[in-house]
Amino acid sequence: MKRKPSTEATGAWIRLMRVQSRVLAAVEQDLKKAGFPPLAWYDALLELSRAPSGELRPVELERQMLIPQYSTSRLIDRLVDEGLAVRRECKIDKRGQFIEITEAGRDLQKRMWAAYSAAIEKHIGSKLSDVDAAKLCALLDRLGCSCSQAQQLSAGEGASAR
Amino acid sequence: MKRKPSTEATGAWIRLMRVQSRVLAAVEQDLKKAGFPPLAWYDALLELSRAPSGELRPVELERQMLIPQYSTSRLIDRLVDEGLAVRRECKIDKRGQFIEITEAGRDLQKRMWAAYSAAIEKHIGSKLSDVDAAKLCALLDRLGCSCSQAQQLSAGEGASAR
DNA sequence: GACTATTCCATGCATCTGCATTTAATTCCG
DNA sequence: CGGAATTAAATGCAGATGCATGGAATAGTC
Repeated sequence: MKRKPSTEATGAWIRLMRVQSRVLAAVEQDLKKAGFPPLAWYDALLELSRAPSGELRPVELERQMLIPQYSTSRLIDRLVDEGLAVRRECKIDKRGQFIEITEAGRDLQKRMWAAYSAAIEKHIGSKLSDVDAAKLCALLDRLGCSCSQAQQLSAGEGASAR
Repeated sequence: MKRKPSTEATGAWIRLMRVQSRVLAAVEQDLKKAGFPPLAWYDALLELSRAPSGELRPVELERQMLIPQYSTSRLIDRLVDEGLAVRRECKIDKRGQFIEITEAGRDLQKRMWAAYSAAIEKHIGSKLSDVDAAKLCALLDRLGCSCSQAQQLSAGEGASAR
């Protein structure tokens, strides 16, 4: 129960931390330089745009994005402030609400995807063959336990987690 | 130059973000529950303890840990406040200083490694064979470009990046 | 030597985050 | 029904972070 990790396991840990940090920073940097907001905004807009009628309960969003409740609440504040989403009251449960993406929100999501996908290609795609990327996915899935849920790609997307 | 990433590359991106986030949170959580400070403290203490005479320039620390300058500065503040390190003036360059780890610092580093290594084993080692962990390392190295520098393990360690 | 550029580190300020708590509405259950 | 427990969302506050700037010392240039 208290076995020490092997050199390989420790190495994997270090690299997982370092590489993620580097790649994330690089991608965020690219987005920022293109004048876009943080990735978290993209993720939220994507989830909203994928939802049946372009709206979700904050709780749903929270579950999709794996971020704490208060974080979701404040992210929504910002999206609403920028006119990317609107709050709608929820008639069936007056505690709650619906968050609906606006046209401006959909538009931003699409424009961000152009820069975002280019960044992914630049920092991941160009460095790994598809076969190796798939191997990497498989190995990571063994650690993640459950990030493999859905997350299929249809028109243009990508998600993060933070 | 503007090619879209493959499904595999996008999948790898998503998993890299999600899995890292989960695993990091889990490990930090374990450390926290054991009553220890954040991982960044460990990393700094480790770097200091490894240094020839237990002291480093803030700039060195910054380079080792891959964190911004102001962040290093404040991390040092905290270590000093807690008596884990002391600032020493640098006679050869009066702009600078040396940060020296104290006995309390060395002690904390060692105690943290016990919990830290157990967490690595729990969240990585136990989920991946050594062979697979090595494969994961190799794939991640292709993305990271340069985290493979040194980082050998001698007595007990591990590093992160944030 | 005088002047400029660069390096090292700290810090003010605005924003962001985590944590705990609050308010309000809903559900559970005897 | 009526009160306890649960759930949805917001928020006050302390601490952390990013960014830009400041001051001090050194290095480079002519």
